[in-house]
Parts: sequence; structure tokens; C-alpha cells
Amino acid sequence: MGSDALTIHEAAATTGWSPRMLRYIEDASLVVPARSLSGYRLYGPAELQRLRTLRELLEAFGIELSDVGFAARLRDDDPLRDGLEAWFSSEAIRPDEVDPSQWLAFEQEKHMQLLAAAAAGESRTPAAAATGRGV
Amino acid sequence: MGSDALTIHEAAATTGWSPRMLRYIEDASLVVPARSLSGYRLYGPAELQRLRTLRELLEAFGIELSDVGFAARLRDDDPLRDGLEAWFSSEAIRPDEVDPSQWLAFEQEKHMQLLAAAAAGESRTPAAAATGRGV
DNA sequence: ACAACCTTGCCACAGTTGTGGTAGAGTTGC
DNA sequence: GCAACTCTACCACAACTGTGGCAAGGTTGT
Repeated sequence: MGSDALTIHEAAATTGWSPRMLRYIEDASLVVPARSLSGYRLYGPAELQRLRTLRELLEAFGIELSDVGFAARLRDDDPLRDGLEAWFSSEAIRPDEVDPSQWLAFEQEKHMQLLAAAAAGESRTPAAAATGRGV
Repeated sequence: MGSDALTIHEAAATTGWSPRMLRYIEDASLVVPARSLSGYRLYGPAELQRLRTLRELLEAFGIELSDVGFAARLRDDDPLRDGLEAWFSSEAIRPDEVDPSQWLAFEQEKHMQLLAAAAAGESRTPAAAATGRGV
């Protein structure tokens, strides 16, 4: 197998992760290598680059793997992103700047909408999937 | 104090959280009530609404308080958001669709850029601040 | 002035995350 | 055909999150 794909130990050596963590990262659906016919993980140049950058990303921003997993979920779970955005935006607008009676009505309607969206978008396994252990 | 602001126990009663958790949520900078002159927490209608919606948000999407905390950080930490987006986008574009030699160069330059941005944007306390216990 | 609140700070304890091992079975290079 | 690797599936263990409780002290309503 003389192609440019590395086995898990080789990939670990050149990326600074342990083999154990490479499997963990795969469980979290963050870097998923191809597999050989017999099931061996095969890390190509793209995966290696992503693994190295992942390391630097975590260190540079002081975040954790689970955070990246959640960010990944945020990316393609539209109802979740919209729901959070709606919730946050109700903080930015201060009641002082609006007619208070109108304000509460606006708030409540917005929240109704986001929860309706939540109920509708329950396609992506609500409880698990945060770190991807649900797949 | 006969205004429309509730103390922590009253707020707990009408929102379904425990007083303990209301303080925890404040520590996480998610819902921060005003304070009376003597330091008592004062929950107004806006805070109560946000607390109720927060509850439903967590349940509807099966997420946790720390996730909301991280989403909050994502909102106003531009380098972090850009860094994650750059990292994710390098997954979407498949090497097959591009000239491989150019691809890797593109990858590496992008990662250089995002790490430079990371180093520059270290203003917002890198390690802590995820759940806000840094303030 | 006293009961019933509130404050901060601490201890505790289950569940999760990140990380390491180990064991039994299959694959590969030489 | 054997050594060295790989696979999955577990056990372990520190650190953190979410949640409760308690203690010592300040505030408030009546």
C-alpha cells in the first residue's frame, strides 16, 4: 500500500495527536479518515492538515473539542442556530428603547416563532449529536 | 419596593429554575439581572421571559447551558468565528474538485491566516470565558 | 427586633469530556 | 509464519458542569 495515505500511528506521529485521540476525534465527526478494504483508517494529506490545524485552533482560542463539535452542529442545524440567535437578540434590544407594551408582545411572538421552528426541525436527533457520539 | 421586579426566589418560582441555578446562569453571563442598592438581584419582565425561553430552548434542542455560553462567545468573538469557519470550510471543498498541488497551498495559506487572526484577536481572554466564569 | 428574606463562598456529588490504558481478534510486511 | 501493526470494546481516572445544600453575615417588612 504505497500511496500517500498514512496509518493511524503514522498520522499520530506527524500531527501530534495520540492514536487514541484520533479515534476520539473521528467519533466526534470532526476528522473522519477513509478506510482500507480491511477497515484500517487511512489519513490523506487533507486529513493531516486538518488535524494539525485543529490542534492549533484549540490552543489559539482556548476552546475544546466539544466546542468544535457544537460549532459543527450549529453550522448545519438551522433551527438551532435561528433559535439561539432569536434568544440572544432579545438581549441586545433594551426595553428602554421601545414602547414597553409593544416590547413584550414582540418578545413573546418571537419566542413563539423560534419554538415552533424548534418543534418543526427536530429531524437532527435532539439529545445526542453534540459531540457526534450519536451516529 | 413595589415595582414589577421580582427577587430571586419569586423569579425562581415563576420560571421553573431554582435560585441556585439563577445565580449559576448569571455567572455564565446568560441572564444578568439588575441589582438593588443593597445588592439584591432584581428580575424584570424581560429577564423572566428570557429565563423561561432559555429553559424551553435547552429542552427543545437538547443542548446545555455551556453550549449556550459557547454560542454567546461565538457571537462576539470574530476571530474565533472566522477561525472555526475556515476550518470547517476546508472540509466542504473536496480535494478531487481542485488541482491537488494548488489545493494544499490554498489550505495552508488559509490556515496561516486564521491563526494570525487568532493571535491578533486574543483580546477576549482565551482560556476562560466559555461559560463566563472569567468575569 | 425579629422572622424571613437576600448576599457570597464553600463542600458535595453525579454525569460528561478528554485521555490513557488493556484485551481479544484480524491484517500486513518481510 | 511471526512480529508488528490495526480494529473494536471495554475500564479507569482527572477535570469540569450542573445541581443541591449549608454557613456567616447583611436587609427588609411589620
